Amino acid sequence: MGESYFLIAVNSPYNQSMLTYRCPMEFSHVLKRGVMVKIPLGKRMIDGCVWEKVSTVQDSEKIKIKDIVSIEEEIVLGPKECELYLWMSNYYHYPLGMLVFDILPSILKRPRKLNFDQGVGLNNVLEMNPDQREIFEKICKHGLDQFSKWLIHGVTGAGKTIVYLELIKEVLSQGKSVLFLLPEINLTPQFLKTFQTYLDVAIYSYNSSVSNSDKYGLWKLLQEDRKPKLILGVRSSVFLPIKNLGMIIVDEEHDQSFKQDDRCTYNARDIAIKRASLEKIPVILGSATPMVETYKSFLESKNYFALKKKALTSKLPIVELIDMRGKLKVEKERMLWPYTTKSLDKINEALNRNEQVLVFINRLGYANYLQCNSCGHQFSCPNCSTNLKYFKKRQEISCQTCEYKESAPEMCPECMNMNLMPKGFGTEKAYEVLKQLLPEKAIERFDRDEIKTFNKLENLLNDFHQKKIDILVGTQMLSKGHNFENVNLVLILGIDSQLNFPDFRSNERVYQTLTQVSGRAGRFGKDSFILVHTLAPENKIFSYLTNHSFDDFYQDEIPLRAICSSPPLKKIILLYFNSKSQEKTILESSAQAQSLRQMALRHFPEVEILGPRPSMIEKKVNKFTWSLMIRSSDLNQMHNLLNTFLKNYQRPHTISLKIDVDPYYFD
DNA sequence: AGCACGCCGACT
DNA sequence: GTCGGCGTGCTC
Repeated sequence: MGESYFLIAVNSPYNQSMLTYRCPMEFSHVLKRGVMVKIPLGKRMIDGCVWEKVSTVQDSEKIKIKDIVSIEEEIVLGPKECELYLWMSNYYHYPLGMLVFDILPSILKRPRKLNFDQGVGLNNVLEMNPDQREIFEKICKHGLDQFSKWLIHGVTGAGKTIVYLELIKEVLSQGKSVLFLLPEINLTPQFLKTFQTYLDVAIYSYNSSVSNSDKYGLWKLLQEDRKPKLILGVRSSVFLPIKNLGMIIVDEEHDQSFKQDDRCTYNARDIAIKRASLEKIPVILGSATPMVETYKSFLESKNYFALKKKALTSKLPIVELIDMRGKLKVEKERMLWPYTTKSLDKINEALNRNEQVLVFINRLGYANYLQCNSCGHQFSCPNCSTNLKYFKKRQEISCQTCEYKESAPEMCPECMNMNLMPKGFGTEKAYEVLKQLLPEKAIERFDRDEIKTFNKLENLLNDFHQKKIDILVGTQMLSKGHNFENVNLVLILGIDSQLNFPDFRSNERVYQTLTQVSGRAGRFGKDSFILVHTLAPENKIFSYLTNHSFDDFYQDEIPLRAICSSPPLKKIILLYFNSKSQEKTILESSAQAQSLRQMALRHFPEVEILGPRPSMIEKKVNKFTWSLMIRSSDLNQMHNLLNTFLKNYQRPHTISLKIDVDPYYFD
């Protein structure tokens, strides 16, 4: 019997994370793909995942090959998981070993007893309306034991949740488990409550507030326990090794939180679809504002449902634009800015009706930056190419990209002038002005600056539900998925700055934000109003909102995407080069752009290489980033080009390279 | 990604 | 003198 060798996916980027090790006799019968091992690398011991037996090893290589030291029996990857990880590694051009160990929880010696929530919904039933029933029946009829993908496109309040609930019940009744993905931990309490009320199974949550011990505990439990259960989790839970998985539901499919933007740049929605196809089960996507890519592909596949009618007899909100042109000076003099006479009147009317109000402004802080009124000096970060943001309460100016902060200056360091102007506004300013105008009202801020713990979030939401708070002033955090019963007025401020964002998705993002924020109002039958402050009321984006027409938006957007060769008509991969030296970054990215262009010209004619160009924030924490864009309608050519390139590319040690496949932002 | 080695400037 | 910053090279 000869010696046997295995290719191991290791937790190190060295050699694309694939290294060969010798298998000692005593392990030879247990080693197969997915088995976790400990191996020596250099002077330390690292984790590895057995990948495949290698048939021949050249004698010259044999001398440096080391032995596998031990087998970690607690966690084993199954064949489907391995297949998923291999696909991901290829698609996202990320080393397989690094990927596997990024995803796995750290293996602990003694995990504590695992917590879960028990559903108590034996006798609670929600009736589906005919539209909801039609969706439910169509999906079931198609067969729950084969791969299928569906998009439920439903305005907020149309009752997607009821369809989800019935589908979950159906899958559970067949003895299988359901994975329910949501974009943010913030939405967990709300869904948990609903699921507990209407289901009678164990519900396991998986998010950043779950301890490492519990994550590991859940991983182990799922490997062994086949009882039907519901997993309610964020992005990373798409990898949980649920043994008897029967369905995956991705709610708020369009949400950018599903996209990981460091390490392996996967999108959990796409992984969910891939996983469902491997497991041969249905995957359901839901959104009020589907991503253009998703919408297009589902319209074509016909597995698309529009849930138009609002449930609970609630009506669509009335959208009103407030033209801010020429108002800035006037309202500032009246001490109303960033509000207007009109918006303030509307707020007062709503409060007088004993209703609550939301003010949405997608920026933190008091002012975007400070500027000297006499010499024009701006306060910028010494480590980044950014301006420092002004926080009045903390009396600080601080960088939003790095840790840098200093106490708020009283005079200009250039010309010693005492007149420093705060420019632009965020939640802190919007809150302060409102507090001054309505001193007797209970007003709270709702943003990541103010709400730092999960507890605080729950408390604030509870207070709001119990009407202890009249007005919430907040960011995105406010816009995502919450159901507020007593809100019939939403004021949207400062949306203009997002209209001019320089990438192909800016229209889509603004449309999604406006629609999502609007969805917070009028969910329970009364007339509701959305007020939008803007300097560009003629912009078409607002007409989609006032007409409540996603289709108009889509029909106008698709030709624009075609003109600028953007998704969904073409696919994009971004390469980010990053180093301490600006010169080296530019030279390296230019050189590699050249090399990629030549390769494309010779062998991959359908692929375009654009750039290099500096990042939006070129300098971050004293490091410079430039990027290249790879663009094509031919997915194979694009990946083959990148594979060929990466195989030959000798990256200098001082330069790091990040690859973003299907980017959400052009950073 | 670690980790070690080795070169340089700064400080007891 | 020697401590420690960081650039460079190596790992099946």
